[in-house]
Amino acid sequence: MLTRELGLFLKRVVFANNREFFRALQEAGISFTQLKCVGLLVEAGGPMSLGALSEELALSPAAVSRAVDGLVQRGELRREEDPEDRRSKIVSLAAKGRATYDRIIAVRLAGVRSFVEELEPGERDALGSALHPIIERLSL
Amino acid sequence: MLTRELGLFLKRVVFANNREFFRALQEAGISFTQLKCVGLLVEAGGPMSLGALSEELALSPAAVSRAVDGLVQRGELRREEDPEDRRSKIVSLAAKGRATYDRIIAVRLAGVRSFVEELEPGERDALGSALHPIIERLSL
DNA sequence: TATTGTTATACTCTATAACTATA
DNA sequence: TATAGTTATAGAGTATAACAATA
Repeated sequence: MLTRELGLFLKRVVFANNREFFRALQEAGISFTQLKCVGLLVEAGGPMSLGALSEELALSPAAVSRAVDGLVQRGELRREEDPEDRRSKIVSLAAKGRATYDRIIAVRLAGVRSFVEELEPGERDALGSALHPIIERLSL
Repeated sequence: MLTRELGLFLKRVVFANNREFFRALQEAGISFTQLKCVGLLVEAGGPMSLGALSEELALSPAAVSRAVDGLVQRGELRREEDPEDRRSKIVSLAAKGRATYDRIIAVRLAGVRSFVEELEPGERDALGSALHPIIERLSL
């Protein structure tokens, strides 16, 4: 029962916003995979090898190599040889990449915010009270 | 504050499950766009023209035409001329399409369910109590 | 020899444009 | 002439395989 209701809720909040989100991606001139590359580096909080990116994204090394290449050319990411293993490339976030990520994620959050604003005050309070301990416990 | 927490929550519940979801799609031999076509027909509760599908999916008529063509060939959907306007094609759900949709959506719901099962009883109750009136009011 | 990443090639999905049939 | 849908063509993104450099 809760599973079903939570499923409906997720669908409503996430997918209502999809069109604007993909338009924002297009305007930024960045692909969905490229956004995920940047996002992964943001969340990791530090550099990652190309192989690690490939693993996390569940994409082929070839695809990630191409995606990263585009981002490096645009100045969103940096790519350097690992001095400890020169086969490996270390990919890291440039300031521009961080800004691009924040800008696109803001579009997603705006969708969530507009949903929250549609809630009635009592609904909002109850949702906040329910989510807060979950977020805390799972360290989200 | 609630917006941010809800955003983290959504991300956690939806994307934790993505890998299995896309594997299920691949095993079903159906593309994401094709799943959305079928899903739209399921939710509409009746047939739609190809143009209406194209509009709802925000995809070109050409892309939807190809996606539907594949689904028709596999027996997931039916496509017939509209007797009232023979330029228009009426696309409707076949039993196989409905079954395919249910099977793939079950994978998504399994992800939601496993999240719900991770919750502690008090968290689960609070979340259910918060979501229920929202679902009711928005008729989700 | 094995591993990391890149390049070559083929495939899928998409949009735009040209086209067919119907209105 | 306009509209609904299909087919032709080109572009983006991906996987597999072949390759280069390093271990």
